[in-house]
Order: sequence, then structure tokens, then C-alpha cells
Amino acid sequence: MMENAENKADSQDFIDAIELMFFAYRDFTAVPDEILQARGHGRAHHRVLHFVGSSPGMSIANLLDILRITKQSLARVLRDLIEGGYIEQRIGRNDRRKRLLFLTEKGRGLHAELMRPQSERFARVFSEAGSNAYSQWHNVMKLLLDKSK
Amino acid sequence: MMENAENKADSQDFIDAIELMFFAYRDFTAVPDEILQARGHGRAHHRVLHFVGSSPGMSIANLLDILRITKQSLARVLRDLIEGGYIEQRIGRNDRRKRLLFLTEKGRGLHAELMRPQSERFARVFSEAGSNAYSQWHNVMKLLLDKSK
DNA sequence: TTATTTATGTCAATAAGGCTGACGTATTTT
DNA sequence: AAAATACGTCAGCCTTATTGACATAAATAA
Repeated sequence: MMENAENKADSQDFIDAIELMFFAYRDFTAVPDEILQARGHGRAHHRVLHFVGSSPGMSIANLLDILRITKQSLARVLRDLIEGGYIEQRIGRNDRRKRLLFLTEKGRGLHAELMRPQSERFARVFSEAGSNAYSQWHNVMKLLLDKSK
Repeated sequence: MMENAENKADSQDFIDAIELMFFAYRDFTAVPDEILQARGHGRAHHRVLHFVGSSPGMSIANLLDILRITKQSLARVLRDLIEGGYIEQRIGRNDRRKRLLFLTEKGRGLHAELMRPQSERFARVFSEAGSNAYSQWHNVMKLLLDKSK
């Protein structure tokens, strides 16, 4: 590893990085938030739709693990989505205690609508940033995660 | 190393990127959230401390612009921080309507305590990710921001 | 000088989305 | 048969956000 002072992130860079996390997340969630608000849902609904959409058949416990919220908090959002016809539950075949979650046709429609602006944003960003920008960015973001949990 | 011959981000990569934004932000804010909760504050207090700390002397309107919340929302948090002795207001010299915000000594202490785990996290990440990881990551994050606002 | 705009403060009501605690039920595991 | 697991639900509370209305002081425009 090069001890090149110019290339090395310093403490001002860390402050900038902290702020970038805030601004990027704020702007990134703004468009789906608006779409959802118009339908009477919120960001919490988006997250559930997203994870059920990208991992169909996940259990409640599985989803709680990902979201790191309590089952009481999830219950309210999930009830909205089930009553609204976006998500359906099916009893597990192997373990009949489990309620496996799936998007309905309507749910897939909303999920796609919410994902589109974010996918387009990333498509534009990675196209502007150059050919290997994705793998570099992805690598840093992965390292930011808590692996202990 | 090279799994993708074209090196171009595809739609599965965009889904991964969307999830990385969620997980990275969740994990990134978890440690300061715990520190603050133990003192009876929340994430909103952190944001105010952070921006006042890194731009001393900013006005209320300035801070509202950055946070994109209403003044009524800010008021509660700011009152906590002023009454708790973390932030002080000084009347603007040029424009006496403005209330310029500064951290007190106590505020700088808490600010540093909150920033430390996040700085250390970034220091570790960028050290593991290689010498030019910071500038690449930074570039992508900047492109993610809404420039229109 | 008077009128208006700007910067800020504050009161009241409301909502979303978290939390803890407690209890119930069905199902699986021991 | 007993215990653990997966889930549902009721009740109450907190933080952080919202909208709307109104007040005050200071700067700026007419």
C-alpha cells in the first residue's frame, strides 16, 4: 500500500463522507417518498415492498431481521399492504407456523413504479462515473456494513 | 476478480445498489443513535450538532435549507440543544434579525463523541478499500445528489 | 416615513413510524 | 406432555415530522 499523502483520506474527508451519507440518502429516498405519500403510504411501506419483492417467500421473522424493527411496528405497515392487496401471505409448507410473504400483481406494479426512479438514478450516475465506478462504490458500501449482525 | 466481462452495471446491480443504500445508512447511523438515546436525544439532534459543528455561525434559515424540515420541527430539537447547553445563539452583526448558531464547549464534546465512531468506520473502510477508493466513492455519492435543489 | 418583506419564535393539532409490555394461539420440537 | 417457536394483537408511549395561524423585531422598498 502506497503511503501517498495526496491519495489518502484525511479527517476532513471523513466529515465530508458523513455528510455525503446524509445528503445522498435524503435525496435518494425523496422521489419514492412522494409517490407513496400520494397513495397514503410511507417509507416503511416502501421498504417492505422492496424486500418482499426482491426475496419472494420470506417469513415475517426474516423480514424483521432485515428491517431491525419490532413485530408490532411491522404489523401496522404489513396490515396496510395486505388489506390494500399489495402483499399476500401463504402458510409455509414445511413449517405451517410461518407466514410467507409474496407480492401480488398489484404489489409488483407499485414495487416497479417505486424502483424505477432509483434504478434510473443509479443508471445515470454509474454511466457518468465511468466503467468501473459501480464495483468500486459497491466495495466501499459493503465494507461500511456491520458484519457482526 | 472480473466476473462481469463488460464491467457495466445491470439492473440486478441497481437493485443491489438500492439495498446497499438502505443497509449502509442503517448501520452507519446505529452507533451515534445509541449514544444519543442514552442521553435522551435522537437522530435529529445529531444532525443539528453535526451541521452547526462543521459550519459554525450558520443561521436558522441556512440550517432549515440543509435539513429540509420545517422550522417548527427544528424548533423543538434546537430548544433541547440550547437548554442543554450544547448550542448557543448569537445575534448577527450585519443582520440583527439572524440568530447565528455555534457549538458550546459541551456541544463540541458531544459532537466529537458522535463523530468518532463514524470517522473511524470510514477510516477503516477506506484503508481496506485501497488508496483511491475515497475519491471514487465520493464521486459517485456526489452524483447521487439532487443538484436542482 | 410608512409599508412590506424577511428572519425567527411559538401555539395547536395531527400523522407516521418507531418502541415496550403483555397476552393469545397454532405449530413444532424436545 | 411440556417447552420453544412463529406469529398476531391490544394498549400506551415517544420522537420526529407535518400544516396552519399568528407574533415580533429588523431590514428594505416605496
